[in-house]
Amino acid sequence: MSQLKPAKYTIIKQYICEKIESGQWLEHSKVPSENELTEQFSVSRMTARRALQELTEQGLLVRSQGSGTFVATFKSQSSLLEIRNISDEIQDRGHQHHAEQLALQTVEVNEEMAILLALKPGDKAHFSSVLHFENNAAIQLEQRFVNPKLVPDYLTQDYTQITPHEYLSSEAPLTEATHEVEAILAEQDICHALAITATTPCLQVKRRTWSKQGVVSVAILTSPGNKYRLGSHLIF
Amino acid sequence: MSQLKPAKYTIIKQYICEKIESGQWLEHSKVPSENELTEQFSVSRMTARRALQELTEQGLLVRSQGSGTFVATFKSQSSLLEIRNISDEIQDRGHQHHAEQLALQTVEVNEEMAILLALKPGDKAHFSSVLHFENNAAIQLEQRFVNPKLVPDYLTQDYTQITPHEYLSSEAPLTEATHEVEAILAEQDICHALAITATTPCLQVKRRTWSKQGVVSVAILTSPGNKYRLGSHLIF
DNA sequence: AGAATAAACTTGTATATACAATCTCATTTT
DNA sequence: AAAATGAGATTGTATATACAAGTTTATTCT
Repeated sequence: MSQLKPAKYTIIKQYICEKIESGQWLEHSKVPSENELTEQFSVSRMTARRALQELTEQGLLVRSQGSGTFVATFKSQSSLLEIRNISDEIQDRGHQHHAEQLALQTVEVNEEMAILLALKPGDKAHFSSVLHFENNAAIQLEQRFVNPKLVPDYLTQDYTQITPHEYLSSEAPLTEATHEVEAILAEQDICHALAITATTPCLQVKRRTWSKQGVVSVAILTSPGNKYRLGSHLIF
Repeated sequence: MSQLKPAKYTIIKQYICEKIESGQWLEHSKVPSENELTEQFSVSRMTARRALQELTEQGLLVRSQGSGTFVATFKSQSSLLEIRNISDEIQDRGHQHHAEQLALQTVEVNEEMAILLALKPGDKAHFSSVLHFENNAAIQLEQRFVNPKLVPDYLTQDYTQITPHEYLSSEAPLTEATHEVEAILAEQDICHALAITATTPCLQVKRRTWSKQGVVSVAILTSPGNKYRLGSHLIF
């Protein structure tokens, strides 16, 4: 049935995908708003919204409340990561063996801590797209790193070479720890980060490699008592 | 704001997650329907639906039209894959090197074809969770492999050891090719498969390792003209 | 008893509406 | 000129409703 009479929101999704794939809608360009799609396809706003919403969840689009919906970069759409070698600082911490251990162990956080792990071109890692949390502490991070304030940055600015990873330990509350991470990102002219769609214990991570060099960074803001299974996501 | 006054659907999601994590709602058990949650939380059906929907997309729940919503298995919730060696038949096709090539190339399908790739314990592979399609031909498969008919099977039966992968080539229409895949699954007592949430060119794959041995199988039903980038998803 | 039918339940799609929250941009005030 | 205000646009959340599609269960008929 769905083949003979596809759902309306599917038609809208296909329309948008064709526009993007054909190159008519370039990266970072604004796509029609919910109201515009509503008129264009003669559907309700909720139907148009569903199309945009699902494409956003799939990484093709980026939405920002108040601003609009934009075409994501191809990097963020692709799941093929071309990272080959571990960053220097990780290697310094005990060569590849230590890095493997770091990646495969379950990280149990007992104090409020901000972890920023950035991989630069040449790093060898593979990211799975699911993060497991024992609560939803990462929501804070998502709101910070996919902050609307950042949208005009990664939509307009050029991307810079990322620096080696950083480990931050802070006693400050979540917000301050987040600011600390953001400060380092700003200090290093890093205007991209992972968007962590976080709502429940089982979280999905949307990769956002807003970088021309294929740089990927993972930023996780933790809180006491949380457990993170980084091991299932970072495979060196 | 969302911290001080969380969204209603978030509250419902947290409620369900707590039930599952605390063990009160076991695997395969039925969760409250949309109408029941509507009454219980005094919200509209769409709000309750959104909670169930998002948890389903995150892999915690499985929904079946007409039947209900069920708790997914822990295996399907976990992203930690314990697969170590490539299956025999893949190795026969040219050892690891060929397997790498098979995994990393872009598969362009020119005829209707059903591909069933099953990996058994000891196989070494890592699955990314995003599949790229050039249209939404895989929707058919999703509906077949997450067919309600299969729900009572993987909810009740024991899981069997999976066999090596199979490649099927068929001129039959989509439905017949699907039946062909299903027949082989049944013949080998395979009652688990990947659930492919397929709607648009950029698809997300929910892993459903309904197997005690950590077996993972990937089943893709293709149609002429489609292109699949398996390479970004299977890394040996 | 078995088969066909019908009713009830559950999820899927779609519309219409309302208000909140956020951002943009023009206007006004200082 | 700079800051504050306000209107408009856009996305986020929520409700109410309707019908479609698939499943389950009970009922009725043979």
